[in-house]
Amino acid sequence: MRLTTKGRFAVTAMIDLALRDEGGPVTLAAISERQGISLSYLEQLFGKLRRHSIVESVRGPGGGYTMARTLETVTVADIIAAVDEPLDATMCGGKEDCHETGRVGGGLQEGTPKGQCMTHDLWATLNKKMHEYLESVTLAQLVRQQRDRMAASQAAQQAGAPAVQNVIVDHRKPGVRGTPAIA
Amino acid sequence: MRLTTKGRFAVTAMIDLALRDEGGPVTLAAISERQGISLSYLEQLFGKLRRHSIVESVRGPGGGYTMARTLETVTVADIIAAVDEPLDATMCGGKEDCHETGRVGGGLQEGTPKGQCMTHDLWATLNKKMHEYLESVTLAQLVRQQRDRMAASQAAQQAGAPAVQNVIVDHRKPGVRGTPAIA
DNA sequence: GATATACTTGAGTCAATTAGTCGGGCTTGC
DNA sequence: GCAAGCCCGACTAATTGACTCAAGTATATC
Repeated sequence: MRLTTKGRFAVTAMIDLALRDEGGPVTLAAISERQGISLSYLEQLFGKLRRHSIVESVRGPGGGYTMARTLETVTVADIIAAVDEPLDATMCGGKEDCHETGRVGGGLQEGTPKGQCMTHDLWATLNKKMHEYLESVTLAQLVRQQRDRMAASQAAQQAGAPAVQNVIVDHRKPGVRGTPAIA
Repeated sequence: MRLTTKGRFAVTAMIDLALRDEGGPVTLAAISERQGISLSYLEQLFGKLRRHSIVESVRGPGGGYTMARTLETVTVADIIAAVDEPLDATMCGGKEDCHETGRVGGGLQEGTPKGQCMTHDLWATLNKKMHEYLESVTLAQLVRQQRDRMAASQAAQQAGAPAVQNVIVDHRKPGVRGTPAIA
């Protein structure tokens, strides 16, 4: 299981979509604006999500994306698997001869327990545990959680704090080229 | 928590060291040969392990590395933390808008939401779970496991199995032995 | 004290991967 | 038939991970 910002972007975007799915198709342009993710990048992400039947697209004016399944049946693991393609993180490719392949400068020496990677089980188990957790979290849970949060901060605002709308998170690290990260 | 091959190499090398620690200092050159890891790279790794008090070095002829603590007190998490430096995997790095509210408890939806980073808790919890698992596995367990494996393959050879080089694959896959199940 | 062994350090190289961008197509509602 | 919006594949700049090199320093033994 690979964990990159790509997967995180995808989860964030999916929460955004799920939050407003009821009002018909949601455009990528809108998600892009709200979440501060570039439109081109979102297209790339949602192309994969669509091919994995997590979302559906509606073309033409008034189009956009909608959920392809109920929120309860979409897990974080599904989303990450969809955008991050290759899924194994055991690092020794599921085979036992982890060390030999690709090693420069000759393989292993004789007289040693070779033929299997001493740490294989360790990584395999870790991988399984990570997967189990991500599979246990559904989009429905994240949406509910986010709704709670929004309600709470709204309450705080009414208590006197100035409104902050359109909160945009900048996932990018400083020093990247291209358009500066929003406001 | 970062997971790279560097961490994997380090764990592998540590198991190798632990397996022969009793016979005095083990040289990096020997580990390098047995495990097929370049000497220079091992030097880099063990420099960090030493600075984190996981191993001790003995200089001069007959020198090498020894364990600085007992096998029971060294966890996989320790080793990985030593070589892969800090960096948490929540990905919404400390600096960004993602206002982390001194998270330790880890429970979802804590008070005072900042409306930012909708996925922070998700990654923070995942991170915690990974850490918990890696912390639950000690070097002692891995060594025991490896000794079992070696004994088993030796027995297989003596039992008249046509000595197929040293390519002995572990058929039984009973998960990781000796690892306490974490919640 | 010369010498060989082995640890120590830090800077440097190189290739793979990531995180995007660009630009042109296709579909469909109005 | 135009424009909103999805669709798709090629392209690329940075970053990072993996690994090397070279020049040390410390110490045991003869």
